[in-house]
Order: sequence, then structure tokens, then C-alpha cells
Amino acid sequence: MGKAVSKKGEQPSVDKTNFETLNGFTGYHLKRATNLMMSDLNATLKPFELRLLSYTALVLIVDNPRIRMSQLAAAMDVERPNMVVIVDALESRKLISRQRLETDRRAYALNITLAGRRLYEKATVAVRAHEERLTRQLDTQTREKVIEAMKLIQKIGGVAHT
Amino acid sequence: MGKAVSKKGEQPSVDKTNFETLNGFTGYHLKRATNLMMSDLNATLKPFELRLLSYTALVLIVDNPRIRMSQLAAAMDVERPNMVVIVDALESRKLISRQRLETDRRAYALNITLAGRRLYEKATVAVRAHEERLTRQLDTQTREKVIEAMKLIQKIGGVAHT
DNA sequence: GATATTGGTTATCAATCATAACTAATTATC
DNA sequence: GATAATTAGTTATGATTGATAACCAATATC
Repeated sequence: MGKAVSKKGEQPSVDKTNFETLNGFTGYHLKRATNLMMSDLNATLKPFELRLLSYTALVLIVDNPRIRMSQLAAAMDVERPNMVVIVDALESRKLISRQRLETDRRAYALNITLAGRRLYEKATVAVRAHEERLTRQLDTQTREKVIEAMKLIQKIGGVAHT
Repeated sequence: MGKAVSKKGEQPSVDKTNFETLNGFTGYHLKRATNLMMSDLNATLKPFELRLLSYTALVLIVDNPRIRMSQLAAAMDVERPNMVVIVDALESRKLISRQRLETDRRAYALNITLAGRRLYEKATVAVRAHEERLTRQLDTQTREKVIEAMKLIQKIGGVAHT
């Protein structure tokens, strides 16, 4: 941390930064907090050799047995080509399995393996601890309110859609 | 929560995706909402040929006249090399000015120009409209609570610190 | 006055994300 | 029932972003 340059104090900017305008923006606070949480989450997942997207895929596969890749990609808002590399990595570690669908032989049914489930369990314990650690200062009611607020924001959808 | 899981484990995944576990994570909702807001923000700034970082830099320069590049970079959590290109772009559009400090001739004092201030004003009107649009469904009290919660999360700082 | 540190810069590299184009299989159209 | 259009997955590639190393000039430290 580089601080403590208060010799003369003639320069207000050298001293402390004024965040007045930015502090008025909800999006600003959201982004800062989210960046922090995501960085901490990735650190939390590192011991399991997982990252945000691979962990999310694991979770969704656990919660949605036999999910297809395209559905997974849509659920995660990830382009299909990028989904492939994530799924490839998980499969090559034998955490999930691809299985051709009899009903549609283009598609794969993705399933968690035993090893995958075990990793999922361990990682999820760590993720819950990470969540608890970062939201400890928020009482349960506030946490609920925040989640509700985030859901409302997502419902609106924004104006940018190209 | 009503689920459409009617049959035996046949193909619930083809129907609707189950987000049960993810929905339990605060970070998940935060990230989704933030992604949406940032995407909408960038669309909002596009007509002004600004993006998140260049707009943020403009704001901080307006609020902190004569700020130095390094301080700006620290305030924005941006590496200095990346700050250079942002400042370069703003300066080449004559929205800000570099001025050598007499007290420290290595550093520059960054200042907003008249054109820069005008663009800042216009862009900020648009950004406030964007914020209003995306948080309209939240009453003032909820908005305050969300911001407070985000500040608390940032205070904790996380465990990841390379 | 030699050494270390800081502000800014350049060049470069890794990671992330999006796009185009292809195959194989399925569905739609006539 | 042949042909066209669409979909699932894949490959290759490109754009954009963010981080690192090394450098120069100026200041600070001893």
C-alpha cells in the first residue's frame, strides 16, 4: 500500500482520491464488490484446479443430469466453442462423462462421474465458506434483499442487445 | 419454486435448467447482475466513444483536478501500462491535458479540458439514466442497502492477494 | 555521490471472449 | 422421399483485455 505522502498537503489529489461521483453509482459498487468476490472465488477454487466457469459447469451438470452441451452453454451464457474447451478439460480429468444420446445422436448427455461428484462436494464446501467469509458482515435479511435486488436487475434486461 | 420435473430422470435437462445450487450463491447473482449492468453501461457510453475505463478516468479527473497518472491507476485498480493507453486516448481527443508538475518533473498533472467537461456532462446524464433504468424496480431504501452491502464486502478484502 | 525508488513509458505475452466455417445428424418442405 | 434448412458439436482463428518485464528520467535515501 503506497500512502503517507502528506508532507505539505498542498495537492489534494496527491493526498486522498475523491470518489464522490463514482460513489453515487450503484453499478460502480456492484462492480467493485463483484470483482473482489470473483477474485476470491477463483483463489478458493484454485486448489481444486477449477475456475469460475469449470466449477459452474460442474454444478450445473450435478443439478441437471444428462444436460446437453448447448443447454449448458446457454445456461452459462458462454459461446459454444468456449464451452467445448471447458467440457473437454473436465472430461479429460474424468470428472464428467460424455454420452451420446440415442434420441439425438448429434448431442451428448453430460453426467457427473464419481470423482467429479467428490470434487464437486469438496469444492462446494470451500465455495460456501468463501461466500460466508465475504458476506459475513451482512445479516441474513440483507443478504436476501441483495439477492432479490440482483434478480430484479436481471429481469429488466437492459437496452443493449446486439 | 415450481419445477417442471415430471417424469422419471428421463430428460429433465432438455426442458428447463435447474439452477438450484447456483441460486444459493450471493456471488452468482452479483456477477450476473453486474455483467448485465456493465454491458448496458458500455452500450450507454458507446455514443460518446467512451468505455467503462475511459469514462471512469474522466470522472476521476473531474473530481480530482491535477491528479497524477499513478494515483489514477491505483484508484481504478488498473496497471500503469494500461493506464497509459487510456490516458493517451483521452488526451489525443483533447478531453484531458497532461501538464508536467514543477514539484516533481517525472509526473503529470491530469486535468479536464473544456471539451472533456462537456463530454463528461453529457455522458454522465446518460449514465444516470442508465442507472435509473436498471435500478428502477428498487426503491430508494433498497438501493441504499445494496450499496452499503457492497461497501461491506469490499471492506473485508478477501483472502486472495498474490 | 552512489544507490534505491518512483512516475511514466514501451514492448510483449497470456488469458479471455467472440466469430467463421465445417461435420454430422436431425427436422422441415415440397 | 429427396432436398433444403436447422441444430449440436467442433476446429481454427482473431480481437480484446489484462498482466509482466524492462527501460528512462527524476526524485529520494543513505
